[in-house]
Amino acid sequence: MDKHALFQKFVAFTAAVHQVSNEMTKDLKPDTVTSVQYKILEYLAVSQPATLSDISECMHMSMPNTSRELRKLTEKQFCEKIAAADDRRKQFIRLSPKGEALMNGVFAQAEARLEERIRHIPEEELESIGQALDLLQDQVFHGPKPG
Amino acid sequence: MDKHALFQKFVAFTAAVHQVSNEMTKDLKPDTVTSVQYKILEYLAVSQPATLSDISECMHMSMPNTSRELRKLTEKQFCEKIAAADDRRKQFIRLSPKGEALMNGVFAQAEARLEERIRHIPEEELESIGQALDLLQDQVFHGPKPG
DNA sequence: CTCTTTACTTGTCATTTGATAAGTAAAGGG
DNA sequence: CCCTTTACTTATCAAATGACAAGTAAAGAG
Repeated sequence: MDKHALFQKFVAFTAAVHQVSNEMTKDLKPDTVTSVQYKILEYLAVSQPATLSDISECMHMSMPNTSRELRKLTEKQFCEKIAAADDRRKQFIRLSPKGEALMNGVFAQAEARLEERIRHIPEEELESIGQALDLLQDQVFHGPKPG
Repeated sequence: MDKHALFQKFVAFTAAVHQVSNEMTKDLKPDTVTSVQYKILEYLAVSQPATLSDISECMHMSMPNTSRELRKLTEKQFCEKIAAADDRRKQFIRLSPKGEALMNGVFAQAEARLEERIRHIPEEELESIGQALDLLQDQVFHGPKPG
């Protein structure tokens, strides 16, 4: 396999993933939060609890701006700050019950859309898809240095 | 394969893809264009020529805003507007030589980063990865109704 | 006990982005 | 020819976002 050809595939693929995931989560963001705030909620839904620094780093935003958005989310009662036991400078952030409820609704709708999208696919093909997802995530789309 | 489990994988996977592709294109955006403008250039690099309406629809932005950003990109000489032969209301947009050069540079760097990322993977595994990309793109991450 | 570093906050400002109202010009239908 | 629709433009405004300067409080090093 030519590495340049693989790169081309990679570009087309990531473009398609962005396209489809945008399509699937379209209109699911409640009007009560901004885009950036919603992205933070999505991140928390998958990676909570997280510190402010975690969020700042993963979302590539400055600490001051992260702090501000987190304050707004906390004011809106979508997440909670919990003082870390070991280090009183740190705060763990997690979704509040209201935030959990919100994101559960979002995920439920996204799941319905995914089911719609794969409705026509036979069982054995779904098996292959699951394996392909695992393979790519392990080999290519992993965080910094898995092993 | 349980469809709910597949959804979970799907969520984790798309999160990872976003994460990695953000990482790989980080700092590649030149300071001369804004984020939105850069996204348009990325889109054009893959899908040119495109009309203003195409861009507006795919990027989920309003026509007035799309028009404004395209004007700025054109003023900065990164793309060109070409009147459509058949319909004088339409305009085809494509990257200018300067825009092409810019995006070639970006892609070259991204490619280098991908190669770094897959350097340790043996040839036969790369084959499987290519197949997995094809499978997922055909079956799951395709545009509206492929066949 | 200082000094430095880390984690986070507060405040401020410019820029970007999104939304909307109103307009032009060509295409298409009847 | 008139009317409607399509494709795009211009202008304006508010909100969101990003960047930076300065500050607090706790942790850690010497």
